[in-house]
Amino acid sequence: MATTIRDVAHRAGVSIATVSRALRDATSVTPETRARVTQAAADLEYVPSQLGRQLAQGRHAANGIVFPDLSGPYYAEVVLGYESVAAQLDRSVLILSTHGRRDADTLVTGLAARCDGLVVLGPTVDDEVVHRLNRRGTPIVLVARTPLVDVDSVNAENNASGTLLGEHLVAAGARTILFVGDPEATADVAERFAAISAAAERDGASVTVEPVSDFSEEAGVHAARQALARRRTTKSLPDAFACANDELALGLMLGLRDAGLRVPEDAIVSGWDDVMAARYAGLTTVRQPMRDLGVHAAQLLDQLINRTRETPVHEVLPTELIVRQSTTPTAGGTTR
Amino acid sequence: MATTIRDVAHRAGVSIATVSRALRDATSVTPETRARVTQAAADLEYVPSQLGRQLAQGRHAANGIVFPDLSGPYYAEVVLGYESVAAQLDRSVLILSTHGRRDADTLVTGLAARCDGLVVLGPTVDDEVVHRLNRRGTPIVLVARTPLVDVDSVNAENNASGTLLGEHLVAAGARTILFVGDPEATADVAERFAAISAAAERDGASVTVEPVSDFSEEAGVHAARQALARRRTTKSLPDAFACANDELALGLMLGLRDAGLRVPEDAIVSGWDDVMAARYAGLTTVRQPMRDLGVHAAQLLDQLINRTRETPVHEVLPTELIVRQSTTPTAGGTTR
DNA sequence: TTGAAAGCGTTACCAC
DNA sequence: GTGGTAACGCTTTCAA
Repeated sequence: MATTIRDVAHRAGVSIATVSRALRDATSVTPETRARVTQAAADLEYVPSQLGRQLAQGRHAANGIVFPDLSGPYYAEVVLGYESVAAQLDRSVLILSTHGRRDADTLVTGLAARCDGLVVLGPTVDDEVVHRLNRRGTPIVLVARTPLVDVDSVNAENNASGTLLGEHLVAAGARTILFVGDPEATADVAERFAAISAAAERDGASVTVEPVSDFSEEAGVHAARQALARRRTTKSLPDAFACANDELALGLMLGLRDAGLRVPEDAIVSGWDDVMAARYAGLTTVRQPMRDLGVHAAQLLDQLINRTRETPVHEVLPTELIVRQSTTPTAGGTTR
Repeated sequence: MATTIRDVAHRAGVSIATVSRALRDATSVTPETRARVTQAAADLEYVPSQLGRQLAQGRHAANGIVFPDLSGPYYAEVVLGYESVAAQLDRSVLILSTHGRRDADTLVTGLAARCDGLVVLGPTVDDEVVHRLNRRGTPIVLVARTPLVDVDSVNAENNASGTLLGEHLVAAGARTILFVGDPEATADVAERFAAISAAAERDGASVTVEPVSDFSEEAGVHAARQALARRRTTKSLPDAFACANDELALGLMLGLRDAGLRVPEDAIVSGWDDVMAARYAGLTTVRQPMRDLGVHAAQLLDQLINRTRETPVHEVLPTELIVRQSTTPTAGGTTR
């Protein structure tokens, strides 16, 4: 703490320049002097000041990552993948959760000033902020977020799996499908909705929308109640619920069951994400490579920081339809 | 980026000292000069270099947090609570996942050099490292980890809930209980085991241990298989499984069901943590205030950093027994 | 109120 | 190979 490079230099009887070199394995130092320096450093328990080092090198050796929340399993996984790569590249990771705060823009700008580049995850800050930072030269990678032409991005595939899911729902007997989630909320949801409904309608089903924008379990429970309430007037209930994400779907199933309805006998339900709970709830869903999203983002960001690449890249990682009991009336009781 | 305090000073026609003051100190600057400086800064899109600032102030304005992993929902929640407080205190958060790496010590030491203080979460680094950092003056708070006398700590209560759980298991019909998890793995598990088994034995049940040390779903599945295999020789199966955490319990339930056994009819199962999936699996468990652990840790750490407090504090936050179907043979099918 | 200048702890360039 | 010494960008005395 209190011991600086000067103390070490003094004790080893050399200059601070030599200490600096000796300690960082710069080739140009005699074995003997290096030994003396190393010894002195050890004696004094010297730990180089990262602040001094960073200022001199003009780099933070740290990456930032901005996400809405860590509550769901979704973003946590992405962050984890991101961190693992960053650590390998010997860079620290600064996190910032915007969690609905309104001053997210300021916070992100602040974060940008503390790292060499950052990843922006999901619906956190306005495109405008991203553009401003990008224009200023801050390396940025967007993840799970509507791509911008001149900014790197990594997203999960929605179209193919959405189509598969739409077909699967109809094959499972769906005639009237309610899509739970607001397609206008994010581009991801918009794509999912478009793919699911196109496929389902092509196969003869009808699709309506419940534009829920809060993607939580509670919102799912609420959506179930609303559908049930409507049944009293309409005299009919959708026979399939395609939810924008798993938490919504899980809440919805809870709501249906509380009302005495059985899934999948009375209505089938699907989610999106394949969170851990989906497996135990037997929920049909689409698995996203969450960890890989983080890994790829970290790698792209590193190229940006090191100026290894100039032209923007837009990656789309594959997803996978996972069929479970919530859409398979005939299946046995085993969870997979 | 390229624009420094000097550029602003030049454009505003003042000295860098004045710029520095005008941009933060409300006092000691004429309204007019401040206006000029602010204007110049805005024109140039000046953003102060945090590196320069930090070096001059001798502080990082950042906190670190070390955790084993973010996969489970457990640590993610803690991190989130921690981040929320840190952000309020205007401090960045640096994360480090040790994830089984063997060079964790080095990484943590490196992290410590990049922040003003850190939180160490769970089984990540040796006590020796913690002691060394602490001795060097680095503010440290331990979370979900065996407390050390002279280091702050925040933990969740194990004793009271463990006792309640032990009593509950016996009341639910348990005679032969298998504790799944290695009590020697962490102090938390040791305490849980001690409390559960003491209460259960007091009420007339017998308790044995399956010392699993990997607390994952897979390990749970494996534990179930082992118990079933033993049944062939022993001709008997425990009638209750008390698991060290939820993931173990969830995997175990999966394993039992795959073998055609019913929970809770053929065997009752309990976990610990109350992760999201526990609710959907109907798992009886103990809820921990995960987010609060992070919140309290951040607050304690702040006191340490600001030298508001000298003597170490050891907090223990309350937990709650959550009873669900996995231990209630009579209950209906509703998940709560 | 404002400016000059001395740090803060490194790294890196340039002589020797 | 090693030492002296400018940066790096800011904050903070100390004078004026």
